[in-house]
Amino acid sequence: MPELPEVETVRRGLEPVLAGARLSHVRQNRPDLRFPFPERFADRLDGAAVEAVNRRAKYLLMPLSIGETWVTHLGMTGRFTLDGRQLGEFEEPAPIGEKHEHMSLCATGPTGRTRVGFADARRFGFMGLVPTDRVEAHPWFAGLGPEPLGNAFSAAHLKTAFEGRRQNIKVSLLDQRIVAGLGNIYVCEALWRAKISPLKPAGKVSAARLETLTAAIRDVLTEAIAAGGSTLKDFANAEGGQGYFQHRFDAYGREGEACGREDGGVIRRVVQGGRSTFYCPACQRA
DNA sequence: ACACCTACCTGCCGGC
DNA sequence: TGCCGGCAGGTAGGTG
Repeated sequence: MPELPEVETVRRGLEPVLAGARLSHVRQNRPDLRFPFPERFADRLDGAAVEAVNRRAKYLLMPLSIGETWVTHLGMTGRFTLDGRQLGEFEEPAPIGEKHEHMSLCATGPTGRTRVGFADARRFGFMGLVPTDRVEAHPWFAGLGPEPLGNAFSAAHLKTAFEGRRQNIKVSLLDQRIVAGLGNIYVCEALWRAKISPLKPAGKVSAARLETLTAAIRDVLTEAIAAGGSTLKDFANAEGGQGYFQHRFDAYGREGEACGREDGGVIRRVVQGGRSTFYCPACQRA
């Protein structure tokens, strides 16, 4: 799944085609993704104009001319296609008309007419229609922590959020109520950069380390966005954009490899909260 | 409230 | 070659 950098990459791909476009020929191919589609979803989208393509955490938000905002979460395998070309490819590109395309539509806007598809093999993604003036109050958004690239995110914020917290810092950083948009890859990468042990209780990380961590999070996300996100399952002959940040992982997915700091450490994989954590026991000791 | 566990779903990969 | 277990970028809902 796409984490914040991948969702942002998708947002930037959709924006030129969808912002200002009118939707038509909306087709919904099954009743649900992770959750049921909204009532009369296709009918409500049909004829609406998209006013903007925004992102909050890992959600895409498209306010529409009908006073509702079309919300999409990509889950683990969700992806949009434009004229069959994939946007923010996280896996090998699938043929046009693939079996996992669950909705599609036609967008007519400044750049002409484009076919937009949404595919999601695992169906952990979901879509909603939320009144635009009440998006912030919706359960999906009400509890979210600050954007890690925004002004509200700071070492002081983490200090407060981690106060008295005995849970390890790795799992804590995945908690979207504390900071919104990080996922398994970028948490591992940020902790490696900050030389913080993922096993350390969140409440016991020093203020100085939280300062380093805050910068590491901003840096890794910024660099990943600039690289177009990460594409995990590599492929040779891509059409359309592919992320390149996966080539710059220092920890994620590198179990058994030498740590890039050349301190003799070897990247280890452990399981925390049911998910893999990659880290260097030699340099991530703080 | 917090910490922890499980479920949701399909595809791919490595081992036997 | 085929089957089987393990693993995958996320979130929600339940439990003590």
